[in-house]
Amino acid sequence: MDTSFFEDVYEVAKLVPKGRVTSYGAIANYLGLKSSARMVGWAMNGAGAYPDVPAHRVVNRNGLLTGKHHFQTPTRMQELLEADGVKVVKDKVQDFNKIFWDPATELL
DNA sequence: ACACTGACCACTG
DNA sequence: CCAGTGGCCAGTG
Repeated sequence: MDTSFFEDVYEVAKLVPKGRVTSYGAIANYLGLKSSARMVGWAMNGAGAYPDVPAHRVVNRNGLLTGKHHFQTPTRMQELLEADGVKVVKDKVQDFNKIFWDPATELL
């Protein structure tokens, strides 16, 4: 599928280092689709078909696991994050400000 | 072809 | 501080 926009999102998601997380808006901003954060999230909806795409490392700008409900199981996302060394409490990433990984900033 | 929806974000009141 | 609204792109009925 020539889903250029989708693949860009997947590539950025794959570039997220272990133990780090990014936000939909950050990816959208990096791709120049600043206001299309919704599309990023929606694009991740198809990420399930891509095992290399760590959708669990992508959360909303609040560090909240908004997309956890789209995983195989609602707890899958948190488990994956904790497996990466990311603390998650109440569906929210702890120290989000510290482990936040912005492609537009880190991935110059 | 039209309208609605979606794992969001930022602004305004 | 909380609530409401607009905007963005793509897919589906």
